[in-house]
Amino acid sequence: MKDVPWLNEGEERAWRALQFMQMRIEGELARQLAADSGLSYPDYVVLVALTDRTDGRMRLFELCASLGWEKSRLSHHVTRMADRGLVKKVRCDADRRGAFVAVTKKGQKEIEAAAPGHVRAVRQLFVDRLTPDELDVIAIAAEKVLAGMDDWREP
Amino acid sequence: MKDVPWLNEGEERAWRALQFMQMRIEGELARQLAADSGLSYPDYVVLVALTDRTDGRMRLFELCASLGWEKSRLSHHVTRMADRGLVKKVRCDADRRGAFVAVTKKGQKEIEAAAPGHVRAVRQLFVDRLTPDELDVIAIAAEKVLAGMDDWREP
DNA sequence: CTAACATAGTGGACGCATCATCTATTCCGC
DNA sequence: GCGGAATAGATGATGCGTCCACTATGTTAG
Repeated sequence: MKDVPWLNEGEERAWRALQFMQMRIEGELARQLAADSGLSYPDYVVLVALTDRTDGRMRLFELCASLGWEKSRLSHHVTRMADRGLVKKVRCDADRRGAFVAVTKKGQKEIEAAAPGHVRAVRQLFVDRLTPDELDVIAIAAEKVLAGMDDWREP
Repeated sequence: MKDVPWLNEGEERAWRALQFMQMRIEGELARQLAADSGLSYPDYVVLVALTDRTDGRMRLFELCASLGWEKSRLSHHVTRMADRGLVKKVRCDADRRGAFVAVTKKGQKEIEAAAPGHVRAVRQLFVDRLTPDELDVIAIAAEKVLAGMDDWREP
């Protein structure tokens, strides 16, 4: 654990600014969603993933992988969403351990109502403030970081 | 709320990748801190801010501003940290509504113990995976986004 | 076949974050 | 001064997220 070079000025600046930006953006998006719809940001993300499928349903573990969530988190969250009627759980006959999450009509309606406002916020807060080149660099950088992350934890 | 242009391919790619990266990084950092020290990531951030001051203390509202936290969050968090002996609250004589948060010896020790591992993780996960140019673009972009954010909420 | 192991999902406990509300103090216009 | 507005902070309720332990089903090696 010795010889850890501290962040230099440019590194610190990028790291801090990014952290700060992320915190602020997530906060605003959450607030916007809460104000303009009955959905939280996690609700939104789950519903988007489900409605991307033609049948509007997914196995829990599949959804976990696609969102990058832990299974426990998803289980808890889906339970809460099911209590509010946004999704329902459907047992899986092929694998009797498993279950599907499926959007309900209500969930469908809510996501359709919430999406434009959310996209608008994402544009106004983030996308429209940056140039295509900047977005490109960011995409590449983020993908690089993500790719390097699987082989982490005890290098 | 009409005419919201959806994100195009490049925009979506950048936005998604960034969101995903942020989620993964924060998760890893939190895990690393929890495993190698007794601090959570929020604990760490608070202690860093305090130990940056020569006197190791700050007014709560000042700390709020510097971290970008809401006052309620900070109040709750400081209470928990004080319960664990990492900081203590000191009443402010100049403004009798107010209070200082001050690092304790224990807090000092814990942050010093935790910092190298944390910086190392930040390097390995993020900083060292990117070029200086990429870090620069990211810093500029994030600062631009942040600057545009104060004048938001009902454009 | 069966014992060991892996996988899918659940559930409780606990710390964290937000919202709304509340108290105490200070600031400011008149 | 004084009364109303702004500010500093605390607090309770609630939803969220992680860790850990657990059940149930499926998979595989011997």
